[in-house]
Amino acid sequence: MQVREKGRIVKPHGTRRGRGRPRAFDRAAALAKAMDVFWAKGYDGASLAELTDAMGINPPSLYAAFGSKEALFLEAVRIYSAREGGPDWDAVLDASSAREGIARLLEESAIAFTQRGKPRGCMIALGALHDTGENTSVCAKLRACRAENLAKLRQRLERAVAEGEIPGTVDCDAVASFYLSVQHGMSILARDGASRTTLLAVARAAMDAWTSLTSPRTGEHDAGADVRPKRGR
Amino acid sequence: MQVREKGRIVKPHGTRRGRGRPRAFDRAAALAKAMDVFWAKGYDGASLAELTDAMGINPPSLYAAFGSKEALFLEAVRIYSAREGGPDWDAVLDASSAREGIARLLEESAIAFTQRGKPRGCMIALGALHDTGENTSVCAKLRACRAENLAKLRQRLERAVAEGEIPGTVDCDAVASFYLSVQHGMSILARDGASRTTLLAVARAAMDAWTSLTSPRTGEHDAGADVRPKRGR
DNA sequence: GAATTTTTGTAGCTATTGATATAAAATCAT
DNA sequence: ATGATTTTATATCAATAGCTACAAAAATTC
Repeated sequence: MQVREKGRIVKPHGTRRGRGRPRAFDRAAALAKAMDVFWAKGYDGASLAELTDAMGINPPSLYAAFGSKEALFLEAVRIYSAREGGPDWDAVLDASSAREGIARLLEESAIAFTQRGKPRGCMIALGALHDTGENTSVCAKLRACRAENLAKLRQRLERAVAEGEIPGTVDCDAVASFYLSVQHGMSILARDGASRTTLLAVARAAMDAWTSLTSPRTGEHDAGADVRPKRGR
Repeated sequence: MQVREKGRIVKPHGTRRGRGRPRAFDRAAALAKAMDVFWAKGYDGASLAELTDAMGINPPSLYAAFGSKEALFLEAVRIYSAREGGPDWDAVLDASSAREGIARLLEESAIAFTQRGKPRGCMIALGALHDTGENTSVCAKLRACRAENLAKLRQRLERAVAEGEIPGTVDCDAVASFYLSVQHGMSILARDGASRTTLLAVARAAMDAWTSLTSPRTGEHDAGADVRPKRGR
C-alpha cells in the first residue's frame, strides 16, 4: 500500500498513514458531510467556513486530508455517484429491456431527489452550472458526468435496437436526450419543492412517450404540429 | 411623472430626471448588458466588477441607477421575461389548442435557449438554484417565476378540459409538471452544448407523450412497468 | 453668472473568500 | 526516553466580494 510511485502522488490526499500523530476525525464521514454541503449549496455556494463547520474540522485539516476545495468537491462527486445521491445508472439501465431500464432510472431518480433529510435534486445536474472562470474545471467535470450519462442512455437504446426491442429507425441520440432532459428537469422541480409523488408522475408521463418514440415511423412528422419560429436566428 | 408618493418611492431607482447633471449612459442598454452577464453567470457568479465592466459604468453609477446588485438582477429578470430570453408564455400558450400551445412553448424554448451570441439555457431556470443565505430573496423570486409558469401550464390544461379538448380525467397538475420538467431540462442540455436541432427533437419527443397523457384512461397504470424502489425512504 | 442638483471617477470601506505559517500536541520507530 | 513525523488549533495571509465617501464635473433654475 505505497503512496508514491516514481515520485508522483498516486492516491489523492490524506490517504497515507503511519508514523505521525493520528488523524482525529473520520475522513470518510467528513467527506460525506462535505458532500451534503456541496449538494445543498453547489460548488461555489459552499464556503470553506460552512464546509469545515459541517465536517467538524479546521481548514488545515481539510487541506491536509483533501488538498483543496476543488479536490474535495471532486471526491464528493465521486462518492455521490457511487453510493449516495442518484441511482446507479449502470445497474438500473441493465434491466432486461431498455424501456424498463429507463423507467427505473427515472423512478429511482424521483426517489433519490426527494430523500428526507437530504438536499433536493441531483448534485451532478445542479452542482455547478455557471462557469465563473474559477470553477471551470469543476464545471467541466460535472458536464462530463452528464455527457457520460447521456452516452449510457444512448448505448442502452442502441443495444435495444441490436436486440430487436425497438426498430433501427429510432433516433437513439434524440430519445436519450429527451429522457436525460426529463431527468435534469426533475432536479429543478425537486429544488422547487415538488413532492415525490409529483416526480414519479413526471417519470411515468415521460414513459408514456415511449411507444410513440420507438414506433417504426421516425424521421417524418405529422402535420398539424407545424410551427413557424418567431424569434429564430 | 412624479417619483415619490406619500414619501414612498414608486419607481425603482434612477428613473427620475431633471435638474442635475445628466446621466452619461443609456440605462436600458446598461440593464441589457447586465442581463447578459447574469444570464451567463447566474446571480452569485456575476460580480460587481464584471457587471460594471460590461455595462461600461462605475459602481456608484450602478447603485445610483439601480439601487443594488439584487435590485439590478430583479430588473434584469423582468426584462428577460418580457422581451429577451425565453418565449412569451401567455402569448404562446394562447394557441387554439393546449396541445399546440405547449408544443409551441417547447419549440420556442429550444430556439431561445440556443441563440447565437447569447448565453445558453434559461435565466429563470438556472439563474439562482442554490440558496446561500445571501441570495434568498433572489432564489425565491426565480422560484416564484417557475411556479407561475407551472400554474400557466396547468391552467391552460384545465381550460382544455373545459373546452372538451382533453377528458376531465387528465391529471392537469402532473401533465403540467411533466412539460415544465422537460422545459427546465432543456436548459441544462443547452448549457452542456446541445444543438438547437437536439432541443427541438426533445421538444417533439415530449409532445409524443401527449396522446397517452391525455387519453381517457388515467389513474390506472399498465402492468409490466412495475418497479420496486431499492433505496426508498 | 450664481446657486442648486445630480452624476461622474477615484479611492477606499468592511467583510469574506480560499488557503497557510506557525508552534504545540500526539503518535511511531528506535 | 528520544527523535522523527504528522495532525492539531490559532491566527493570519492576499485577494476579492458588495458597497460607499468624497470632490470634481455638468446640467437646470433662478
